[in-house]
Amino acid sequence: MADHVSTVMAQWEQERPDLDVTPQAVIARLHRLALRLTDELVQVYAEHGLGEGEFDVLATLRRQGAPYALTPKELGEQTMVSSGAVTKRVDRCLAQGWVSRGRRDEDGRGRRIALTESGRELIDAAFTDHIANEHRLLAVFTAAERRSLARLLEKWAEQTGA
Amino acid sequence: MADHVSTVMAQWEQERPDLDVTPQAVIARLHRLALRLTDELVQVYAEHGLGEGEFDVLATLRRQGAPYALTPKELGEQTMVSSGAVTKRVDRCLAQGWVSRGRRDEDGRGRRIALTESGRELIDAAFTDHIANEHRLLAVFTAAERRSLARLLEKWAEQTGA
DNA sequence: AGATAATATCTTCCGCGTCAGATATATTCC
DNA sequence: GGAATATATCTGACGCGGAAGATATTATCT
Repeated sequence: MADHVSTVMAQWEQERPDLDVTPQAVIARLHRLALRLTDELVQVYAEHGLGEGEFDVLATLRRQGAPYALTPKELGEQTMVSSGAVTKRVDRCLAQGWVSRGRRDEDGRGRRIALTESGRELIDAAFTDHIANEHRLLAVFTAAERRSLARLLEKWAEQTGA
Repeated sequence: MADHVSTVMAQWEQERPDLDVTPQAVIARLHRLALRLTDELVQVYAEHGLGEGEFDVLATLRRQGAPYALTPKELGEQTMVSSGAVTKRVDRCLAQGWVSRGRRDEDGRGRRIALTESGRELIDAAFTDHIANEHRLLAVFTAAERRSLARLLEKWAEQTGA
């Protein structure tokens, strides 16, 4: 009962006894947790000279498999950011030589964003550390708890339409 | 196995069989879910003419109980944003007449941000809708699932030091 | 083929947050 | 009491993303 969310809930219960604020036990905690986890993840990206956006771009390209290429549109869909954000993220990666931006020959409107060799090396190293970091962050849980948590989140996401 | 995260995990398994990417089942899902939930919550704030930052400020002041006042420092600690962000959020609320910014007489450095009457009315209405919205978002779950999820998140936050 | 609509990407402007430093006031130590 | 330090808040520059519109290319219809 010592954590921040519990305190907040107790305050609301006092101030707005007409409301049932129990959802906060899930929703507020999930949000605070997501923030903290992001901080932890970002630190590892930074160790490789990467921001969140760049990591996202490189990792998305990398996991497609050879030849590690996507169009900006696909990139935006997979990473859930706007087309403007894709352009800028790719610009930054481009400036570092991590990706190339080519024209798609079948369709002159389309581009083809592809990992360069140095980009591939970078993301392979960064992703290895990233996964180790995630294991560390989940170390509090037993395997059963992890499965249970994954299942609950999946169910929720499914219904919300994620 | 149709959701985005499952697909991503399968890609990684193919591309980096040396890594155990199962943590993503929890961490990536949690992040995507947090994003979606935020979208849903923000919509309700917007119906009341509030952005996330303003809602956060007003709600934090409101739940303190009468006289609904805090210093900027306390506000920043409770809402987990920088002092610069607090200043700007309060500025915006001030411009709408939702809060007042007074000098703390015991300490000339300190300020006292307090809800105005109109601010209190606004946040009471908005918060009522907000909680209804959270109930709606959690409607997928049984009471037992909610408890289970809350417990897991709490345990995690606790360990991470939230 | 030419006009119109659709699609893909980029550009511009804006909002909001962080960070580092500036300012104002308080406290401490001689 | 005065200098040095600590604390609270604000300011300004910057980074990053979103939204709307501009541009370039392709598809469709007649």
